[in-house]
Amino acid sequence: MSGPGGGGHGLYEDHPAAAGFLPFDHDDDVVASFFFGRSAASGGGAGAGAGAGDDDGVGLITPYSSITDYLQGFLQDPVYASSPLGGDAAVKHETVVDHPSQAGGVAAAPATPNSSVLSSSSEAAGGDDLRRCKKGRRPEDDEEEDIDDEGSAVQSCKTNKMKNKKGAKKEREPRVAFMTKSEVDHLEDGYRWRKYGQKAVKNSSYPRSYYRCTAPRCGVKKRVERSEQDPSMVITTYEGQHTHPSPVSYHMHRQQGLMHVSARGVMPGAAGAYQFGAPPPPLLGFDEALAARVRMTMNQQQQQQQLGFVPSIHAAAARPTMPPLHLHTAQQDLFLP
DNA sequence: CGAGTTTGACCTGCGC
DNA sequence: GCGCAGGTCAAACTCG
Repeated sequence: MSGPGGGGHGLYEDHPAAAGFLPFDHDDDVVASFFFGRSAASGGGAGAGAGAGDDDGVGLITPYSSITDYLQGFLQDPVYASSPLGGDAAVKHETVVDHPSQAGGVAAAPATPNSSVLSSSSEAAGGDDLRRCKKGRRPEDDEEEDIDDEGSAVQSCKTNKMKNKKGAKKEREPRVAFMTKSEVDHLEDGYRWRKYGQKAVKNSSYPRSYYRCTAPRCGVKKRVERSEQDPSMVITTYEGQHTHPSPVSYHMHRQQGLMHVSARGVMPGAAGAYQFGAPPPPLLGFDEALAARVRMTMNQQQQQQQLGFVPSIHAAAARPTMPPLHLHTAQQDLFLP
């Protein structure tokens, strides 16, 4: 969308916090990159550096001791929580997210400083119903629906969207991306997903897969694609927030009487001992050029990593489908080299 | 038989 | 307005 040549702007750079990429661990020797540890300060510059910005923007990992911490940090860090770019910093071009609903409070939506909210596209939260609007419907199929509701369901469907489009920009679910080194594309994260599409993306020889949470009223989606630069890296982007507990973690916790554990949960795929207590963090905003951005950054990160600059997370004994039975601590998450 | 995947068509947003 | 690219739908198919 932001278009190929469109020059990228900032995904991550605009949103320091958003820079978070969490690793899922997977497979035996996972070395998940955990980058974009950009400081709030630098981020403050806000979008300042569109484009070239990322070079300096991508920093070393922040002082979080674990993914969980890292993410939670986003939520708690006043800087992020209070809409980093929102108010004044307002980066004009892209933006990012602040998403009130998570950081601040559920109903805070209105507080959203405007346009800085991510562009948008799909129906927003709870957009389960909207989604029902069938797009690809063949003409014949429309008949029934067309009739009722004095007009046509299909039509109204369209018009609804149109209105949406004209009236106010549709809001997009906050997105969070993770980069993981894995052989398999679809990483187990404790939730059940149904693939609803696959598409070849430009500038990448690998297709992007689209998944949707299978839970009844959960509209969380995720996209999975492989990095063009490093095929061994899988980029997973979550969009939305689960409205239910992770099936896996639920059981795990239950068995251990840990149900009370962290309401906020643990990030999916926290390295090493991964546990999926919480919905994939709908914490951060994420914008379009995601893939490209990720690739770029990844490259840098990898280089740095090779030089020993960036801490990576090793999921030594991680299993794709079996989260650990204990609530790991931050320290347990990280196995610094 | 139900749940999940594949795949081609269709829709939408956006840049030119 | 047109074309491109991303995103979604849903019929057909596969698998357990």
